[in-house]
Amino acid sequence: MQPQNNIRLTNRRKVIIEELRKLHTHPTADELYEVVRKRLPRISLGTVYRNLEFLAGKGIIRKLEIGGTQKRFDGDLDIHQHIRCTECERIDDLPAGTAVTRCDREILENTGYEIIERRVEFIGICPACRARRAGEGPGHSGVVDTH
Amino acid sequence: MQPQNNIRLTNRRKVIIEELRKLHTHPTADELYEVVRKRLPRISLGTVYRNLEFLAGKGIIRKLEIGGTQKRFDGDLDIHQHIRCTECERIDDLPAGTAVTRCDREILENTGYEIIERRVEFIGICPACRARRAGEGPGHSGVVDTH
DNA sequence: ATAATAATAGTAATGATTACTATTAACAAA
DNA sequence: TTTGTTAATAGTAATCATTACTATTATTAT
Ligand SMILES: [Mn+2]
Ligand SMILES: [Mn+2]
Ligand SMILES: [Zn+2]
Ligand SMILES: [Zn+2]
Repeated sequence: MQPQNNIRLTNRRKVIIEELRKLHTHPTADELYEVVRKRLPRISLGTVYRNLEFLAGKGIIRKLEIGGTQKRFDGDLDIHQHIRCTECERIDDLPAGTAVTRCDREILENTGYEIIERRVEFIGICPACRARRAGEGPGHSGVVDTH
Repeated sequence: MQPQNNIRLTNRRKVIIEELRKLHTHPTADELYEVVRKRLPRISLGTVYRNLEFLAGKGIIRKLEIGGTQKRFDGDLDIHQHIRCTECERIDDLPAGTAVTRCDREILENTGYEIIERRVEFIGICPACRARRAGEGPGHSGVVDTH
């Protein structure tokens, strides 16, 4: 979060990070916008979107791309899992160290959540793309435009 | 998939199910639309969307609400996990019985995927909603309009 | 065959997100 | 401290996936 490398430490950016870190609710962009607006009444929703995406790309915050129609964001960089209520859509943190298997009872006792479903997703690079990458050879900047 | 209970066995519906089950690519609605269109050139995209949602609600197919901008669908009802390539967005099945932990090497050997990230999501009902549900008492139809 | 109504096609609307552009402001250098 | 460069922003338009609407069609029970 230093200046240099053309990253400017704007007041917008500082407030967005601060308010996201204060919240433990994994807000959507528009939810965080409503909070930030209390300190910066002239900020635009687009600025919140742009900065959340920017900061997630820099690894300063996390973007949760879980199911549902809206993206959610998390100021907590520690590795941890989430639990979502199927009724009200709220997302809570799971206590660290919770095992994936045989943990429904443990989760119920720790959080009060009744487990309905578990979802495990692995994210990686498929054989075809690995081959294509290898063929491209070295000399490969870190910044890639995927569009 | 019987008639009765007001579910009509239309040709649209039959073809959508058949083509989804033939594919192992976890298609989006528009991808399946392009496939189904070869057999039913007059079908509309809305019909594909409506039926995919309808059939998922009936448990006849699965809706994958994983990250990404588009929903994906799966004709395979067996419990299994998925792996998504961060480069080309394709989604493949993981072999059944793969353990969640200590499995990166195993997945690499079985599928050729290089694991970058694992994501575990638990879905359940939070304490507040459980309480609210209990308060509503019995006499509760299965059909609930959440809007 | 007929009546009741579920399903459809075509289109409009919605909602989240992204793109565009003139203006503003951060900051490195003087 | 002032200045020049240009990243960031506000306001708005556009995009994209999905859902809603409605007149018409087609399925099923009788
Ligand atoms: Mn979290
Ligand atoms: Mn599958
Ligand atoms: Zn809840
Ligand atoms: Zn790939």
